Amino acid sequence: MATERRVRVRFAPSPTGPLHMGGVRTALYNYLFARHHGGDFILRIEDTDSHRFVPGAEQYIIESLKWCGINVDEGIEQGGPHAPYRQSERKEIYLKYALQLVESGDAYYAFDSSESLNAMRAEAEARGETFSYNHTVREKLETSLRLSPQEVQERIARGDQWVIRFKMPENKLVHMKDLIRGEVTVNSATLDDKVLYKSADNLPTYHLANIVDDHLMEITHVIRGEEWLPSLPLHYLLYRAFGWSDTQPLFAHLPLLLKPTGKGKLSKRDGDKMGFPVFPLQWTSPEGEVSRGYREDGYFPEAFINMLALLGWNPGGEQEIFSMDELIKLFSLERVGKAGARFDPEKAKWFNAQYLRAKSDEELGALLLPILREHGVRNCCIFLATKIAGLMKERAKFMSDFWDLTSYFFFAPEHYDEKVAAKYWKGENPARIAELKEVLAAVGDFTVENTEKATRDWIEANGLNMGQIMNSLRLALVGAGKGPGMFDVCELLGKEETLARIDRALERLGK
RNA sequence: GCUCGAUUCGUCUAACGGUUAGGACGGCAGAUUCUCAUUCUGCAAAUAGGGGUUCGAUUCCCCUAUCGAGUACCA
Repeated sequence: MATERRVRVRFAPSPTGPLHMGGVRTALYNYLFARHHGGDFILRIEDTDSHRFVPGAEQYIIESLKWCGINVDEGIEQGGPHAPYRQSERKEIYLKYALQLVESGDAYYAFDSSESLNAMRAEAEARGETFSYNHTVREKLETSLRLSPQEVQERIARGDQWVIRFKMPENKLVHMKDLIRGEVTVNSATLDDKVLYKSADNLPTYHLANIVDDHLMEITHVIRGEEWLPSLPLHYLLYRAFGWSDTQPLFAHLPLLLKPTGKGKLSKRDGDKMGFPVFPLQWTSPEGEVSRGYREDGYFPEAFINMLALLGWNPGGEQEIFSMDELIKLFSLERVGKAGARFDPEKAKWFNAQYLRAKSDEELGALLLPILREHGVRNCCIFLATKIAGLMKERAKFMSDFWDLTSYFFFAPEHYDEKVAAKYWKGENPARIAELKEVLAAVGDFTVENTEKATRDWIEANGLNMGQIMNSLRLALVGAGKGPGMFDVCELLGKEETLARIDRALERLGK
């Protein structure tokens, strides 16, 4: 196998629906591997199943990769030396190769109807067996192995439906190498004669299209999900049958992403059931069903990618936050795990919080401003939004958390938390707050420093309880027992508003 | 059922024959603060089981168990 070739990998999804996070991770690992080795990342659309084609899925895949920052070098949008990159547009390529295998005796025509195949399956099942289209049955069925060449030609000319099947060796050990799992050996006796080409729609199946295109596109490394491992022997045998073994790509099968709780791999339905997104972007099915996306849920793409990268791979140290450039520098297939990785939505949120607080106040302010506008805040400038974002960013995991966290800066409380009121709006407190109002009214420049000094001096001079006073004030200004330091709140509200809110609280809660 | 793969705290993982088995998420407790959150400190928490190999196994081999995938004219 040639190892000196320029590294070329491909992400080859089927447009049968939105890409889910497992698919994004596969794309990411391919991308990181390509960039790490200075190679090419190719996006190839494998739309050879005309029945499962879903409109919009292809565009969704492209947009998802863009949002994630996974840049395609060759693909349906960017073109490239091996265009087209959509298999349905490469139709005419595949038959030639299928016929080449019939010619060489590695494949054959089969004329079975789907009804008769289903019948055979049902029959086997009734006997408690699994039907396998293999060497024990192929000679008995209507195939070119039994029919004369003339008969085969006649049937084809007559318009009978046919397929081309791979002629699996009866009993042969296939030794394979996986970059993640090591050596794997399978006896071909346990394999069946897979369909390579179907005349019904003049399209190849995955197995043929995949091998032919990987060869033609000079792919050097195939990095794909573990669900493909069982068909690896078939793929090895196909390369051998074509005589391409010496340029055959190296394979790496990635462990699967498992659902957070319960059994099995993460599936597209789990998100809505378990309350987290499984898709990078929101997806609306042709039937109008909407599934949530990480983007719409408020995740930063860098956080999403960081989280995904560490689900099944890690560089060894104790660092957990990595930029795309760092991931590229560090990535290697040797450090990809072998066991399935259970996805933990809580940790995903934590990653987002890390990225949120790492952003500058200015950046967050710019993101916050439109959110405030959406909630009807008209009198906020970028300067104020930046200040608020800086003050509150340690408390938010998502940008969408900010409104709940900051709304009281813009609207005076409509109601006051009863529990807090019971605890702090009692006894002398209201009267003290009325006094404090006068103290604050006397403060000139309403800065944190000034209001704090004035308040503390007054509390001290009168021997008051700091906790009682500050919490009463908090209730009056915020309406609840939460939020940043009270002097920060005062400064942000400004003198006028602060005093007005105290009056308002005295009025509503009683003096 | 058969084939292949996998198995370290609840979860993601580190330790590629010698560590008190480390970190992170989550959980719990405490400290700090005018509240909440943050932050800080601490605690609980794992090598699936059984055989080997070895002076020594999380690490290598075998068996069992469990989990996962595949078993389509789907990818």
